[in-house]
Amino acid sequence: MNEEYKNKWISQLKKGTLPFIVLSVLRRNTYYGYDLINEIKKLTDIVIAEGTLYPLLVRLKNENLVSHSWVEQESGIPRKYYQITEEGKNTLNAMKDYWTYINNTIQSI
Amino acid sequence: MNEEYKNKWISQLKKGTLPFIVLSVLRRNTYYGYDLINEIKKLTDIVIAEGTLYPLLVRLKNENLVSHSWVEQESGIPRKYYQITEEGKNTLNAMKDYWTYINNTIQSI
DNA sequence: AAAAACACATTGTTATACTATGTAATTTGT
DNA sequence: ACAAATTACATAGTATAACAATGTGTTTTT
Repeated sequence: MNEEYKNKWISQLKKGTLPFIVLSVLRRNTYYGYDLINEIKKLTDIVIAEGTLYPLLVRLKNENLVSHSWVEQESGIPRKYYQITEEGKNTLNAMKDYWTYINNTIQSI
Repeated sequence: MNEEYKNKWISQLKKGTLPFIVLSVLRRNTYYGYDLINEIKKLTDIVIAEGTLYPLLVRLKNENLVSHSWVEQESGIPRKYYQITEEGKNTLNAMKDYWTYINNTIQSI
C-alpha cells in the first residue's frame, strides 16, 4: 500500500468534494466561515484548513452560488454569514446528479 | 444554474476520480494508453484528453502502482502496455474504502 | 496521393488544497 | 491581573493536476 500516494490522492479528491460539501451544508443552514469548519468536521470528520475554506467561499461568492452578510455580535467580532442562493441550489442539484452518475459508474467497474 | 462553474467543478473532480478509474480499469485487464482512453470512454462515457492520461500514467508508474512493458506489433508501432502492481491493488482497495466513506458522508448531508 | 486515425509525448495555462503567516478581539487558565 | 488559547477574518507561496495546443512518426482509409 502506498500510503503517501493515498494521502496525496485524498487531497486531490477534495478539489471536487469540498465545494460540493460546503454547498450541501449551506443548504441546511447559514454559517459563518470559522463555524463551517467545525460543523463540517462534526458532520463528516473532514478537516478543512482555514487557508482552504476562506478562498473557497470567496470563489463561491464570485460565482453567485452563495451570498454573505455581516452580522454584529453582542460581544466580539462581527461574523460573515454565508447563505446559498437560488443559483447555488440549482447548481448543487446538477452537481448531485453528476456525483450520482460518477458514483454508479465507479461502482460498476 | 451556473453551467460554467459546474464544468470547472467536474474538471476538478476528475483530479480525484481519474487515478481511481484508471487503476480500477487496469485491475480488470492490461491496456496501452491510447486504448485506455477509448475503453474508459466506452465504460464510463468519461473523455480523458491524451495530455491528461499520459502524464497520469507516468505518475502511477513512478509511484509503483502500475508497471509497463513494450509489446511489438506484427504491424505498426510497438505499444506500451500497463499492468497494475500488487502495491497498486492494495492502494486501490484503500482508495475504494475512502470513496465509500466519502460517498456515504455526502449522501447523509 | 491526401486525410484520418493510431500511438506516443511535452509545454504552457489555469485552478485549487495546504502550510505558513498576519491581524485583532475575546475568553480561559493560573 | 496577566499570559495563553481560542475565535474570526484573511493572504502569500508552494505543489499538484486537468486540459488545450503542439509535436513526431506510422498506418489505415478514402
